[in-house]
Amino acid sequence: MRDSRHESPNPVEKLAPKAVVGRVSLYLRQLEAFRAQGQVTISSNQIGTALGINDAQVRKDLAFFGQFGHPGVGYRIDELLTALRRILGIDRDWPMALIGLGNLGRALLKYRGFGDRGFNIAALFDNDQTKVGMRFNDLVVHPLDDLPKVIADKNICLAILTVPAEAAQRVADQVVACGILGILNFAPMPLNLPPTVGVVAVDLSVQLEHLAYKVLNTQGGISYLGSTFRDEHDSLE
Amino acid sequence: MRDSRHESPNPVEKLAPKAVVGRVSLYLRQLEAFRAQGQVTISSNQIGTALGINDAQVRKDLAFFGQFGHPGVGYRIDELLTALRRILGIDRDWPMALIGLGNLGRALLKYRGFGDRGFNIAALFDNDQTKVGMRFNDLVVHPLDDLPKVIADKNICLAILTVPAEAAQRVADQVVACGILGILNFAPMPLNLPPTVGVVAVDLSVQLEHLAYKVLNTQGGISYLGSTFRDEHDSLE
DNA sequence: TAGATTGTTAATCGATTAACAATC
DNA sequence: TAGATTGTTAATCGATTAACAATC
Repeated sequence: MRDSRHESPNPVEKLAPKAVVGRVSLYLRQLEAFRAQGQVTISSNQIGTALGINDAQVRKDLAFFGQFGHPGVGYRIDELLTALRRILGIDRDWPMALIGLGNLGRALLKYRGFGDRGFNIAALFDNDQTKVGMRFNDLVVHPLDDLPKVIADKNICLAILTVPAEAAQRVADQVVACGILGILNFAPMPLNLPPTVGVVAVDLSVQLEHLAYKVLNTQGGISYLGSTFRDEHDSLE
Repeated sequence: MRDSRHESPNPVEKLAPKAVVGRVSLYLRQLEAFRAQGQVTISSNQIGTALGINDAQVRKDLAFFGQFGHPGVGYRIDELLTALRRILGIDRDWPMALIGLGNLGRALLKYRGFGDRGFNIAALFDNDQTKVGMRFNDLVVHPLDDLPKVIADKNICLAILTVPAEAAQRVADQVVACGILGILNFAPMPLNLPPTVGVVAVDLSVQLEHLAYKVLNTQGGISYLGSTFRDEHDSLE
């Protein structure tokens, strides 16, 4: 009974913490930069220094996924690049569906930055009748009813959601029903989906709120901005 | 000597951890949703349940900034909304400069979603001669040389950076020299700036890489995607 | 009053850093 | 070999959760 379970080729012991994966993306970029300068090997200390990260952290993050280094030598850049690309899954193409052709959606469509890493938008969807049939970047806008057919035809497994907040959950349910495995959600609305679907949320106003908070609470800038702060009514203690 | 130090109106004991501020933004949205449904008070448990967060965490996060609740009653929604808006700094207007009118920049310009929370783009900059002088949304594109003048005139203290990676550090230095206090950085490039300047980075390809990683390492979806994974050369235990 | 819910302290859990034997 | 640097264990630090007296 027990060996009916299908062995995954690289043993997925457990999912790396979010923070680790984020740093691995940074290591990847930093390695590309070092390679562009002609460097061949690199130490955890060099990577860490360049990114403001502790060298033990760099080694531990990498060790999470396997043994990539050479004691006394460091990491061979080409080797590590290949390994990290494979770990992150960007050693392949990822055709994506872009759903919602409002301003943000159209911008993401034109944005270069994705394609570099194998992510490319392969199909467009919108429910707005005035948009269906329009062409952007050689791609025609489909109605959402076409999701099942187009997703299957183009072998799409990721979706970018740039629809209004009210529509987000409904559209997400639709794409999941078509077998989509991951969603990059730009709608300011948390999605409730089965755990088998990967979701990454990008909420731009949350980011701006964080920035405003930082600016107001960082020494130096507060003084001349603090003017509105006076009419506290209830500051007991 | 010692009382020459200027007392800040709300005592900034220490900066809240990033995670706390992020959750406060979520609480804010959730409170707005509950209020729209006509609710007047709310418990930490209700907030937490709606967002998938432990109730003790909700109380602790809020308690970080002061006492907003009423034992036995919960939180009065209007009161808490006002307090949270003030804490996050969105109880005011934030005129912003948008620098870089490539695709992403132009999209952010048209994107609604910012203005709701007091963030509004008040000036445009680009160094591309073909763009300088163009108009978008009633705003004319200035060359970067105009930064000092325009920023002072319009009382701008935040900048959105949507310039190419190569230009990011240089442009960031320029805006900081003009007295900008916070930067929302979309360039895939960590900025090296004085600690008095608030920086929030939004790297879209980092997000996509994380999504790809999740999709590949989540039970269920891997099987038919894992085909490229075979030629490992060095998997020694 | 009894029931509900806060703010906060103590206990747990997880993530970061320091230290070092093993290795090239 | 001596010096450098890894992978990993142990120590530290911080963040999350449980528990509960204080309060309405």
